[in-house]
Amino acid sequence: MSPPSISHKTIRRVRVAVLNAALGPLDYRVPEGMAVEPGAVVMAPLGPRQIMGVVWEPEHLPGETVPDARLRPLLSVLPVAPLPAPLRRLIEWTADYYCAGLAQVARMALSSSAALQGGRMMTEYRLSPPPAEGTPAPRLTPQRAQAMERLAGQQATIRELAEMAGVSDAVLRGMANAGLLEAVAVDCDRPYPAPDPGFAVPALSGDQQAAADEFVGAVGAGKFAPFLLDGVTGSGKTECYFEGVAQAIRESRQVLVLLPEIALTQNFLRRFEARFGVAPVLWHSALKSAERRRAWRAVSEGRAAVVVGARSALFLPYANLGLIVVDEAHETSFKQDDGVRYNGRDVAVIRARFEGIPVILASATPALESLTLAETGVYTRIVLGDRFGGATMPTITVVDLTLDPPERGHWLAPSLVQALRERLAKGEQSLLFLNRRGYAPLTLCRHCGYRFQCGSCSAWLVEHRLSRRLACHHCGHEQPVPPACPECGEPDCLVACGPGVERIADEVAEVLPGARIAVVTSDTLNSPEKISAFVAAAEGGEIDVIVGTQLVTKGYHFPDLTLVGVVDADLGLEGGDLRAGERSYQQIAQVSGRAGRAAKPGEVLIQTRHPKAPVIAALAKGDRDAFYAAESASRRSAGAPPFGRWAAIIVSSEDEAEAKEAARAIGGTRPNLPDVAILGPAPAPMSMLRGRYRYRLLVNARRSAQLQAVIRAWLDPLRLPPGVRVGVDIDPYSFV
DNA sequence: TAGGACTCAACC
DNA sequence: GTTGAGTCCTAT
Repeated sequence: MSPPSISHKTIRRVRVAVLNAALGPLDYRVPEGMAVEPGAVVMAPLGPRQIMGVVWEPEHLPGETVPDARLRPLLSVLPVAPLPAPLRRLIEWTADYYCAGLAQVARMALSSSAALQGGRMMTEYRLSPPPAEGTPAPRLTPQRAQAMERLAGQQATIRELAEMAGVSDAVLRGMANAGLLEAVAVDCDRPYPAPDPGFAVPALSGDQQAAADEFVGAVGAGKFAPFLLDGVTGSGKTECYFEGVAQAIRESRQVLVLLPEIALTQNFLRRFEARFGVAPVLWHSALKSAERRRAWRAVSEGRAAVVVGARSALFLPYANLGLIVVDEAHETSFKQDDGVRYNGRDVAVIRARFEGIPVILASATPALESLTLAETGVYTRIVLGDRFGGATMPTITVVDLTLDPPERGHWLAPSLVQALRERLAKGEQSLLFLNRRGYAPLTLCRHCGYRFQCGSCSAWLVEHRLSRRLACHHCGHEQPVPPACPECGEPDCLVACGPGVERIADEVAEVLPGARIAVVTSDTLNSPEKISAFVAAAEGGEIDVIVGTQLVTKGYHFPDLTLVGVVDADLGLEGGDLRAGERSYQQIAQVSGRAGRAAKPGEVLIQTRHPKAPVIAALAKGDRDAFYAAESASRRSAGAPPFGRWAAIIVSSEDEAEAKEAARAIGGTRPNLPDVAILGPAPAPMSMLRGRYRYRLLVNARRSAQLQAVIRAWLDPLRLPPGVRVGVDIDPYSFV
């Protein structure tokens, strides 16, 4: 590269993207003998402090040039592989597209601080071999005896062993000192078992085989190729893309499978293990730091063959990525709603483009954006028609609540109750879907009308009877249910208004005495163990009726489940969100897919007050194309995605007047452009959230507009009080 | 006049 | 984001 004999006075300088949101790129001198290249993770001096940063190509990161004399030398290069070029391009693209700081995005790629410190050993323990004859045996307390019994054949850290043995850390430390446990040095980065692409190759149907062949070919070609894998629930999408995964493994390239929620992974992991013989490497926000470290380093060194993760796995530093799969690609949880507000589905496609690899978006109910890209030929659309194994689609019936109303204080129509009774009598399972956690969404005082509201958010407190608490679903605030009204002091005067899943479960218990009922929400299924226990109980026929939120709309399939009841199909249409229709359609279609997946035909009852609404009508007729055509037409006329673009600007402050004034000031400097319309400012629908008052401006742009450039040119020059925060949400999903 | 509360600009 | 410098003010 550079000539070998450069004058000793030449200063090597590098541009560093420092991991500090408020700082632009900074230039440093490279000390004699230090090897750096773009992507290297470095420590640099900053005033009296040290800061972490990533060496970047100056041509990709323009900034003022500082004279040589002001440059300070880098302190060190961290012992990890440099962030690969495609990841650097992805970080730039994400920061640019979502109007976020490069530092904020780069931080997501360096999401394990432990991993950056290099390789390490840790200490695990296991039972010592029995002592030789004649050695005095150590004292054996009941706890120690219990540990000896339960830890046979186990090796883990003290903390994990304590968990397994059901004793405290102290007991085990005592055992280690007494020689009953022996220490074993273990490499933190010990390799993961390798998945075997030939472990259990499935027999595929004709459609499936054609799709699988396409994916295998695309992985082999090693070029950017986006696919929309469009197939009804039960058509075997997973089996198809697993063949693409197998091909990547054969070619020693890494695979990323994105799933919308970690709660779903249990079922997925079982299927993965059945196909490839071992579990994949997991990545999600709940990983402990040691697991996170091991996964990060394995990804970075190319040793993690298949990573299954939440959206944050998109920013890991894959050494050699060969395929990305986004399963349930329509899910709105791929959109991050705090920090960098990116959409995992869209970023996945961009990453595939930078990596030059195929990406598969799989869904039974694709987002209109994805479908439109497939129709215009940008994505290759692959349709899987029939349900696998000859199972038929469920019959769908609309229950008009205005004609067939539930009893007073109840929410299940007589026809739905009748259907539930029939299943119970036949020993089949039913599923009731209501996307509302807790017992009741609103609690008020019968005596004075007082309503329980969150002190930090403009939201009602939701009563949870299982935990006997009132909870805010926006900020996490919780309080016990008081015995008397806090306003008028009247005892026993609180009444619950409206239904949540817990209340529906009560109603089922009332109309089906003796039925075994499971409530399935993020409150009740909040750990892998509880999910496994629930799945085992449901598969074992120990549950008659499942009452659940959107958690049950996908992922699981129970062969004896033949009835699905949608308690309130109108719920999702409230709130005026621009994607409300699509989301309702997706949720109801997905939950309907739970009915009758095996030999037994399924039935779906949809309760609604608006049977003629386009969403409901399309569901009733099973006419997906009609729904998408109507949705497409209405989005086109509204200038909504994918035909136009939206952005939300949220201005917030702990001080109401300050927030209002800042929003007014921002509105006052709005750009006046022919292809951009700006609405507001107005109080945000959630006008207070976590103690901050919020105002919102909405930007609606034609596709021709340079949306991000317009927003940056508008907001960057503004000087606002320090307590005011301005958040930009490009392509927003949540409109609160 | 020492020390505290506060603002402000630089940090490479 | 943090830090140190600078400013103003008060308590002694």
